[in-house]
Amino acid sequence: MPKVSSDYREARRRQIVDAAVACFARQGFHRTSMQDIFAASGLSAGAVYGYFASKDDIVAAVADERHALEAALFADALAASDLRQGLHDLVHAYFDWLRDPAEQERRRLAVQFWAEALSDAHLAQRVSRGEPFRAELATAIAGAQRSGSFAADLDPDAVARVALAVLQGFVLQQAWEPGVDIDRYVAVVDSLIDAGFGP
Amino acid sequence: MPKVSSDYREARRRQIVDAAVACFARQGFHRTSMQDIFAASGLSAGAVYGYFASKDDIVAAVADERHALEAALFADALAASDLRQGLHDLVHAYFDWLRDPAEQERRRLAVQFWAEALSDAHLAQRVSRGEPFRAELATAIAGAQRSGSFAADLDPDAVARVALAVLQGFVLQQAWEPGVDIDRYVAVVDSLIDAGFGP
Amino acid sequence: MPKVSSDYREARRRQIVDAAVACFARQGFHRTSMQDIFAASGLSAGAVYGYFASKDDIVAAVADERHALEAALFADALAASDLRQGLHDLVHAYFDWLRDPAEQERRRLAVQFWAEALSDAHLAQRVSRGEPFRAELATAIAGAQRSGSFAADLDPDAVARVALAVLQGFVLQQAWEPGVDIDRYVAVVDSLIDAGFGP
Amino acid sequence: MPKVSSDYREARRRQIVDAAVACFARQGFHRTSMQDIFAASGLSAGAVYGYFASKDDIVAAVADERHALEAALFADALAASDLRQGLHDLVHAYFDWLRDPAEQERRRLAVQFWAEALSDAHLAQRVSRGEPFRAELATAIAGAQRSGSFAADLDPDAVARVALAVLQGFVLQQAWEPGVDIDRYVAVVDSLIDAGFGP
DNA sequence: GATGAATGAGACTTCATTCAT
DNA sequence: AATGAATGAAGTCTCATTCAT
Repeated sequence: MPKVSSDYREARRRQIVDAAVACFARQGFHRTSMQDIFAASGLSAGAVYGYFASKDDIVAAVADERHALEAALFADALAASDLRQGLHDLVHAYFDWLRDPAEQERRRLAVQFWAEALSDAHLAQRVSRGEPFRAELATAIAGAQRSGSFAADLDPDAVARVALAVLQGFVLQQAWEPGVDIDRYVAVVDSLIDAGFGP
Repeated sequence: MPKVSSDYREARRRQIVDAAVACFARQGFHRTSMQDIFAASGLSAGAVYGYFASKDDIVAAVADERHALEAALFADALAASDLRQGLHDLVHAYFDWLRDPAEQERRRLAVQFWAEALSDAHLAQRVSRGEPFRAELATAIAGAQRSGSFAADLDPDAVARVALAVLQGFVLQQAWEPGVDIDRYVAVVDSLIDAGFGP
Repeated sequence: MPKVSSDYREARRRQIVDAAVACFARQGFHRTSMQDIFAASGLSAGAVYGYFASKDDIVAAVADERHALEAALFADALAASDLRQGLHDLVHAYFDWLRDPAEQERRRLAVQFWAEALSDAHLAQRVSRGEPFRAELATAIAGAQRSGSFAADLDPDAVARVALAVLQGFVLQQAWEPGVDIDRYVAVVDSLIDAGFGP
Repeated sequence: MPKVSSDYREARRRQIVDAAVACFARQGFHRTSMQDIFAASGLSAGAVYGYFASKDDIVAAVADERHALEAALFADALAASDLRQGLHDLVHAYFDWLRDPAEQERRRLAVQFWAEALSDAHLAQRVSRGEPFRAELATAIAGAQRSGSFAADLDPDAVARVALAVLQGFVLQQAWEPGVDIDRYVAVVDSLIDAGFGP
């Protein structure tokens, strides 16, 4: 019978994860020492290790959280009956999300995870690289092609990849230049979607 | 008058940079120790430090090399009189380049530099983030809009950003999945260019 | 007047000491953490520290218990009027004790205490190293020599040391090889005793 | 091509092993920190780790050295044609060895290894527990029994175990009491050997 | 009395860099 | 110029012990 509630433990985990996210976003996780996390979280070494087994475990927790968030966003994005409208909606939801400064900070982390996933197989599995979205989108595109509403000569998976690239590339550019204009970018993306569906 | 020829020194630098690139691509540069580079290059610690002042200095040299290569590719890509054709040519040149396994290895590095540039201001200046290309392309697009050959309602800089994103996103996806089909992706990109220029 | 009965406290101490003995026997006491003892005893950190002031205090309690047990065995072993018979009886009692698996486990601990006593002066005083037995035996041997029943040319203390060594060496060997044959060893020891007393 | 000779490296290893032996003998190896070894050896952390991969590796090297020394002593001890004389010679050689204060210090270590071998399977294989000696002695005893020169009713292996115990027990007692009289102990052991072989 | 989360000193180890040879 | 042994600061993690609840 624990002395503290499950809520209490959860709050402490949050405290640690949030501290880690802040440190990682600022300095990158390789440059972030456990001492940095202790200081940022206001907890002692022992306390932090009571919640996470290792630094890698914290990184994994942060990655899992991101993964879950992205998965949630994409989850029913394509459930819309009308693909064209669904895509427009998804794009707007996605880029609206990117207006939040807190989310921008977390995106800096996402970029680091992308890189880290290249040399850490264990992390690679926990990093959101858009696969589910790409797969769903490709299926939806293929459907649209069969129904004649989408250009038939393009490979659905390749189209999905380009769509994903448009999102990923923007995340990257925004991470480098936080002030980049979102609206104008979205306008181009919208016109791209329409171009695919024809007049 | 140097004791050893400049060629000799240059060959040694190459040896070190190549070894570093191989290590970085495989393990990421934070996980790559100087010992790893000594072993991979076949040189001693003292020898390596005779050519580079620090690990950061090697990283900078690697980044500079990449930067120069990319700059060269984009340099006259847009010098073509016909923008539409110039873009198609650039895209084909760019993606052909990505068929080379050696280049793919170097691209894994590029992705790491993207991430690193977020927390290392010094490195940020040496990492190719496509700015010159974007600027030139935006200018060219604006010109095309004035001459009526490109959709007038889109922001030229945003269009350039999307174009860049399409390249960056693919580099990312290829780094994760080396087997991704290039031809199908290029076909979509080609059709995108044509969509921008209208029928 | 204590709040809880003395019996209750005693039962808790047992619980802790038993848990510690089990852990120490398995992993050695340096490799046994207090956490291990908490887990093995089923008590909380605070509870254990309510009974023992420190880890060393637990170790001391375990050592004291062993010391008391061995002292009890040897106590009246040599009170017998006939030394030869007394020795045979002692040996049989001692080795019968070593047939008990629980005692064998405790003996693994004894071996650790032997080693630890070399570098921990505080513990050295609480570890049974056979001195009282040796002293008594030497006195008894000297008596037997005066009465002509034991070989006169041997130093009584040295004889006692050899006798002790025969017990200690076996404890060591049994700790390493729990399956070692006790009966055959005892037979040799018996014949050794008889050899000392002559035909 | 190493810059320093193999002798140089060997000397450094010695320096480290000797420092470790001194520390271990004094404080036990669990209480000996790597810092202690750095200080005792006069080398830096990095230097020590250039020769040994870990603390355990140093412990293993120390254990191996002991093992080799003991093996060498016992190696041809029993090669003598006359077992009785061979045993007397071995005993005298063994106990003479124990007169050396440096050897006494190393023996304190041996006792610690005995204990450690109980909970560290990896170390157990590197610790001399007298098996080869015991096996050879048992074989020799069996031979002597067949030729009628040794008491036929005793189990050869048990006799060998008792003989080993007499050595082990003394090592233990001497570790506790460095001043213990060797000559008197040897005299008893000699008479024990003779008792086994009869008049 | 009991709980167990928290503390923080200190353990082991790595690694960028230097410098005598 | 080259070598590679040496340096030592700094990193991650453990664990005996305390104390608010």
